[in-house]
Amino acid sequence: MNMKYTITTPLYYVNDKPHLGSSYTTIACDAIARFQRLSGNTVLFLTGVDEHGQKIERTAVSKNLQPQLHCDEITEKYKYLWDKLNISYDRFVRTSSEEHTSIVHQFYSRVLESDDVYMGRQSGWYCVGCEEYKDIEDNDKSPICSIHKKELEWRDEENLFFRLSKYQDQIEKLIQVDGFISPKSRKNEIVNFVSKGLRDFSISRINLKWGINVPENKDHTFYVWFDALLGYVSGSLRDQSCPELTDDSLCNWPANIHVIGKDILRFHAVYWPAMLLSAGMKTPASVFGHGFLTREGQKMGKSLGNVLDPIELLEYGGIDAMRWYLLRDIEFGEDGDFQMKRFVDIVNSDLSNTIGNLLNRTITMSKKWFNDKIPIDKSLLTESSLKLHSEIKINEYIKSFNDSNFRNSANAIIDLANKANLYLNDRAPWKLIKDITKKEIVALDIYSVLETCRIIGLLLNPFVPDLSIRILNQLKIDSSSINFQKSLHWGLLDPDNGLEEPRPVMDKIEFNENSI
RNA sequence: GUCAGUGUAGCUCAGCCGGUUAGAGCACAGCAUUCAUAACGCUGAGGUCGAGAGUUCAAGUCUCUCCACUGACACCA
Repeated sequence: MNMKYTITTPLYYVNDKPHLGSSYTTIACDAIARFQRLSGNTVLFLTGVDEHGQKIERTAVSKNLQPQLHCDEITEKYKYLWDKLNISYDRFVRTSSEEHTSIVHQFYSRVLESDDVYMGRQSGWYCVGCEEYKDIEDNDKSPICSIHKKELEWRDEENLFFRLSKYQDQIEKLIQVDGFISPKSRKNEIVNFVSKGLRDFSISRINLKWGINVPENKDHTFYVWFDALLGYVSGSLRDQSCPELTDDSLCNWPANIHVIGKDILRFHAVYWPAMLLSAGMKTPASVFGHGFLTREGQKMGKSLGNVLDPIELLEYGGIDAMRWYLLRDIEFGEDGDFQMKRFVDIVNSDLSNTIGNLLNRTITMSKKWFNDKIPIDKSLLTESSLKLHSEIKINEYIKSFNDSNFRNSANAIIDLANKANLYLNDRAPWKLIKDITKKEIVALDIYSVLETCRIIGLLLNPFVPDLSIRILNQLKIDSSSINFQKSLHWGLLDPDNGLEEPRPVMDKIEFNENSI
């Protein structure tokens, strides 16, 4: 069952500090990576930054910095945030690194060998913000980029082109493969796009210093996309100090899933596989384009001044709250709306009231009546109705997680916790315990609920690793080597193991209209 | 403009091939109450299922029109 599993975030563009959207993507990837590790797979979780391009060059100039220094600065902010969010990435790729440059050159030479590069001419209106040419109506003399609201620049330059058109048939076949593009709603868009016929695209720019030079074409540097996508390759090097692109120099190749924002789906689902085919490399197994976040119904943007800074959110609600809310309440794949009131409500209800309180009340009872040993007859364990419920919910959880359906997966945990709360209310051990002859029954009930708590603690791990550990710690369970196949069985909690003093594992967040 | 998707209680969403009084969770109100983090539990209030028309014995569920939002329509990290 031990399989390799590779997951990537996009390589974030270091034009500006990380925002909530990139945090969201990265948290989602982290949850998947953790889930896969717990499932016993060897995971390579890759993230990083894309550092080249004219936009960055200009941003650096405006800050009076060398591009490299600007990139260093922003990169640190990413690393700092991922650290704060407890992101368990294995590799952090920087496209300004030497090994990446080397990989790009080697990859390029493979593409050249396949005869997939030619010199062409490209002219048109160019948006530096987008780093791309725009289709503009002929009579427009001073067109403006609809995205950036800035004037476009007229360019007429020689570019190297990649023969994307050559891969029309192969790409059509690939994107038809069930599960290659997720969610399904986005697959049609890509299929549609490809069916209209693929055009070659440019892979180099001239007059751009801040980029990787194209061998034997001194004036050219690689277009950011060609450069950035290859970050997935350089991040997969078995030995990063030895950037050789050979058949076995990569580990865990290709990616099982590239998780990206819906805006860059095409690059990953079409251009990227074609590039790999050209270089004679394996294509990724799937690409997942998730949706975007709005805030209180409005698009987040500098002009509106409503950008939600992930650091501020983190300081306000804490890491568990932030991770839980984003994964639990926003349909992965669809656009979602961040609402502060709901953020507070969901987190308090799920994590503090339902789960936290369940653990707290049960441990209190256990310690009060049984001290550190719960006297149960293990042969009676199988009769607990909670055993059945937990098995059902574990299955739901795993199935949903495999479909990247975090919401349903999280709901399965909450359902189980609700069942346990109901079980307690139903059995009312605080009444039974008054009758000394019922003590064994009470012991079994308490044990069953504690065991359910253990399972909840485990299931929570990919979502909210910190909280998960706090729960397991109270149950005195070693959380360092959890394995779902081994740990998710009923009855593994040692009744003689003892319990820590009950202490709320999740404090409530106070809602405050103007908190952030 | 063309194509696609979405529009169900205050919020987030379920509602399969059309069929009795439209569901869940959260939020809200009342009751009850300590084993527990004013938590858990019980009860309740809340919707002309975007609008209009049509097909049908019967439509949230099918058809058409319209409205709103979202996305794609080639180089938007």
